[in-house]
Amino acid sequence: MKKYISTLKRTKLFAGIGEEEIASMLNCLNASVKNYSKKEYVFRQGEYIRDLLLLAEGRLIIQKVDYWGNLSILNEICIGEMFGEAYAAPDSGALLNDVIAAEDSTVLFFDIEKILSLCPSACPYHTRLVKALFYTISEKNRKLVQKLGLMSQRTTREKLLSYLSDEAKKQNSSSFTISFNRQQMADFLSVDRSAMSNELCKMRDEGMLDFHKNKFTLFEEQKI
Amino acid sequence: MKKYISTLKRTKLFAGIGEEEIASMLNCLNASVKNYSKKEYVFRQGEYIRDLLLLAEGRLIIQKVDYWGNLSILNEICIGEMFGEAYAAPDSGALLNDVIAAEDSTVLFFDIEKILSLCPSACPYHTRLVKALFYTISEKNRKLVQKLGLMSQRTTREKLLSYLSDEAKKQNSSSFTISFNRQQMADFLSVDRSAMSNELCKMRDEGMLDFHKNKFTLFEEQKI
DNA sequence: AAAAGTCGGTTGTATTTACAACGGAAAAGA
DNA sequence: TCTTTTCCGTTGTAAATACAACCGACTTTT
Repeated sequence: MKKYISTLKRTKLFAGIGEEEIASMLNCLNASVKNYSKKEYVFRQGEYIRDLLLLAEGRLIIQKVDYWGNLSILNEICIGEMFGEAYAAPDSGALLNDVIAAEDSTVLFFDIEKILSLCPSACPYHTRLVKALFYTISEKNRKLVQKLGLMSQRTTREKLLSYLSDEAKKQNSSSFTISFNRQQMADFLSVDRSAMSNELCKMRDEGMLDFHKNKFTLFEEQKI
Repeated sequence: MKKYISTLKRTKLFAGIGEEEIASMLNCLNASVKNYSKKEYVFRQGEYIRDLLLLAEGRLIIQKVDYWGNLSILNEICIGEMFGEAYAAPDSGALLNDVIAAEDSTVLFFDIEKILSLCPSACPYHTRLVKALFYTISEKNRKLVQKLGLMSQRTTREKLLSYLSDEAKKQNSSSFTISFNRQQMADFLSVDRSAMSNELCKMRDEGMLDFHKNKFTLFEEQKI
């Protein structure tokens, strides 16, 4: 367990907490460890999760298999990332997805009840942990909401307008750079790359925007 | 402030807590109240939220206006619902959407720092509140993830397969009823109703499933 | 410097979807 | 019972998208 403390120090959950404090918290929080071989199931759909989980080593894949056997990859979990927190509530139903080790992996299990219950005398860093937990979930939430806003747009053009508007707001300028290349952008918006490229050029030809590589500039719409 | 205690009692956040305790907690949590007239902005995009908000009276609309002025309704907030929690983290950016009062409304503001900081001696129900907060966000998170899983499917058929599979898993049976009518289902999946209806019938004709009104039955795929 | 690989724009076609409109069945209301 | 409304399946057409393939510019590798 101690060998993972340096990894924990670099996670969002334990950021800014010293190694000795982490060691005492691990104790206080009833943490346990489990190892998984490559391709082994960490959780299967239908199971229940009652812990907060943290990936200490390896890489995990979250995948969904529908009733007819079609598989789709939903997410990838990398070292230091927390997961399962959304299912830790007592009334959350069974897991709808599978979690599989993409490489040999190590998962830390934390008792969510212990984290949320307060032990002010024993752990001075407990409050900090609770806040970090809250902020981490909040951030996930914001990203989900933003992406959902994009995905509910039906056409490629609407998705682009929405995404570019969001970026302009975030960077507080009608001129901004994005971190995606075209393929990543298309994946993020769940559209075809060439169709997206096509649509971007159309919008440029219509005078709505301009771009060079990853730098975009939005123009006021020209009313006729 | 006291007049809202009976409303608070019925919210998820304060469920199971007595009126006297709620009164003392309101004090301890630095709660404040603000009234909004119909059509008034509660928050505008670009502003920062640093509180946890709870709608005590009225109804709110969350809407998005893109750079070119196109408006879309993202969500509706009803009495007793919490909102803004995802933006309460210190490093969360500016709000990307507008929040507008659809009717004359009353909003309660809670200091998120006070909620997450521990005062075990003063408020015995504090732990309960922290847990309720966590579970509420978790639930939102689960719903967002599920919906995002649906929305990332590209075709109407894929969305239907995904949605129906999820329902079968949730209800733990290949035969189940759904609460949506066709129009609501189409709205939920962000597809055209008639196109969806069409696709459902095709799938039925192909022997993948059967349905009568809101009762669906999924069949094993027939391999040719 | 040549070769290989990456990235982004373009094009054509087959497929899929949106949209509008219609009609029948069932439910709700008078 | 008759009328009105709602719900849902169907159809045809126009529009949008996916997909595959190609090309040129640029980068990286050897």
